[in-house]
Amino acid sequence: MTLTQLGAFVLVARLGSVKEAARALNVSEPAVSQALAALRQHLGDPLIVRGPGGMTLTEGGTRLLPVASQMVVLGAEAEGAVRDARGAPEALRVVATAAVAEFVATPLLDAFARRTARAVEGGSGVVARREIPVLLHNRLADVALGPYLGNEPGLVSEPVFRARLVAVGTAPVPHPVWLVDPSGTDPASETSGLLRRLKVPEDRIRVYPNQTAAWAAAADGDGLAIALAHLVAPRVQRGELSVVATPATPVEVRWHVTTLPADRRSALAGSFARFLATADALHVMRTPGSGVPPSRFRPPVYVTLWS
Amino acid sequence: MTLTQLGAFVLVARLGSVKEAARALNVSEPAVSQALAALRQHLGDPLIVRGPGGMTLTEGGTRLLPVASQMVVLGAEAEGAVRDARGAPEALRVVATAAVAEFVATPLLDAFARRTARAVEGGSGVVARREIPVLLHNRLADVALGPYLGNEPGLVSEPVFRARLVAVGTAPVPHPVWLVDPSGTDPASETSGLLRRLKVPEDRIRVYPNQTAAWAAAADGDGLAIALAHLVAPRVQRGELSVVATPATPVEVRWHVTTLPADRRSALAGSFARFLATADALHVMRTPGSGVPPSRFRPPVYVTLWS
DNA sequence: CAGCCGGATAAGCAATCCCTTAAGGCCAGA
DNA sequence: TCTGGCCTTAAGGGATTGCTTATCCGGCTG
Repeated sequence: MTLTQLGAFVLVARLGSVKEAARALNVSEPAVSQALAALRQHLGDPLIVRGPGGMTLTEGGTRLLPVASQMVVLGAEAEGAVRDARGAPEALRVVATAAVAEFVATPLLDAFARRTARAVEGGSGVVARREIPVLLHNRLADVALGPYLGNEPGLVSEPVFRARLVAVGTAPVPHPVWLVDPSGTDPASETSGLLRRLKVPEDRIRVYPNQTAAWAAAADGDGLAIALAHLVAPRVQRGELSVVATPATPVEVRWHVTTLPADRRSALAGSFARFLATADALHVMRTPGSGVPPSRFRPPVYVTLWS
Repeated sequence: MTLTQLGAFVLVARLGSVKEAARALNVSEPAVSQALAALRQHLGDPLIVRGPGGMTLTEGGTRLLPVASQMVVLGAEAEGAVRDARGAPEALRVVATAAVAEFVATPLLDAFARRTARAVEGGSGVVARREIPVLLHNRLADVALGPYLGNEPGLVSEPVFRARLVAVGTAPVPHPVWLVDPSGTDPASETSGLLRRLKVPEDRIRVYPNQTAAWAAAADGDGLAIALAHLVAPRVQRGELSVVATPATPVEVRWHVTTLPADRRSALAGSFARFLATADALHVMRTPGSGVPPSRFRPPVYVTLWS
């Protein structure tokens, strides 16, 4: 399986014709046909067959196309990435679990970029707990913010923040519906651990796209939301929500910063990890997230790829 | 540049040693060393050099590693994807612009999956306007929800919903700070078009991770937020926010569904596009987003890759 | 300084890639 | 049934890949 072969396949699929693909690639028609034949044999699937109005993808071809397409794009990107390395700002890729990403990741990166005079290309990502080690090891990310991961081989975790998880709602009820953010779908998250301890059945859980939305629903009386106490505090003070005691809350959670060991991580990653121990960083994490200027904003990137 | 070469590079980088990489790959040491040499020459960068405590990446190597790593993973995935094509549920990959993704994408997919008895593997993604055509063409996505794209060659757009964009806040002020969701950073979005029409300077814009958070900040009196009228209506009724008239609002926006032309899109994509025209779908889009059961929830995936 | 460890290089070789030209096969429309 | 369009197969050749063994080299250690 070769990048050339994949490129030929992608082009045939997109143009619907071997002939056009050959012309686009500036090669002879059999060249494309053969590349295709090689792929077909290697994968044991016709991938794309003659059909009315051009070549049409088989089921296998349909599955292959996005993957192949991506590989071709990345191949081109690889060439560029290395050439652009000179003079480009250092990049720092941060992944975080949902709550961290929602509230503090962007302000933290903003504060860090402001502090280190150098230009820092920062990005933040949202991932499930179990994806973090593989992302760090594959260097798809430089720094992870979230649970303790120091027991993973080849990773080091430092605590950076303590917070309290509470349940909030308008009134206590016997068997409430629980309104949670996406981390409720990550079995390794604090949120779902909490729901397990409370023995909440699946049909009494509603997942919202973010904690803020879940709080809003809770304020409407739809059920109980799980919230980080210091972040939800303003709404509690205004009386929109009140903290509801449960057998499992309040519970303390600790956020950690995880990287590869100091001798294997980038200088920038180390510097960011140290920054997180400063009073500045602590202040950012304590203060409920506020907006950042457009030029600073990087959308959190769910790194999970299409499967 | 070969997948084998990239694989060797990734392994050397991860293991910090040519020798160990060779052992892991079950080949001789020069085999790895040569693969590396070929890559180095092809890309014109040492990529990885001897350093204290193992091989250390150059700046170029640092850039290459995540890309290469990804390619290797996708290479393995490609083999699997084709073989698994038999019997796997059909996949439907939806991308949407920020507002659609935040409020209606997940419930829509939920409703669609419920309606088509078949199992549908759905995912939703958030992307900038200009990324949508390339994602559809490369079949990295099957369906796009967002602005009209029918003037793009090879794409067809159908209108599916009309909504009104309004400004909300606690009180009108002469030069307010604008609190917007991430689409404020997408120059092709309705939101930033609106800010341009109002001639809002960059330093009076604050970007929040989602519309809900921006509304919350607006309710705190931090400024004006941009909102979809029908979604923010409950808060306006409760008096938390009020609609503020501006020279550019209210303004009507139209959501469209965009796919490849009917003869080039998957059957499932066509079926989803038709579903969006039904009363069920309309109802979902009219109703402010509510949570979904955990088993149905798919986090919105920002498709933007680390660059 | 000698020896060793780990990476780079050299030389050789089979397999593969990737292109060409030429010819064969399938299908639709005249 | 013939013909033209389009994909595929066949055959051949140059370049590259990817592996081997053997050798070289640079830095660290005793």
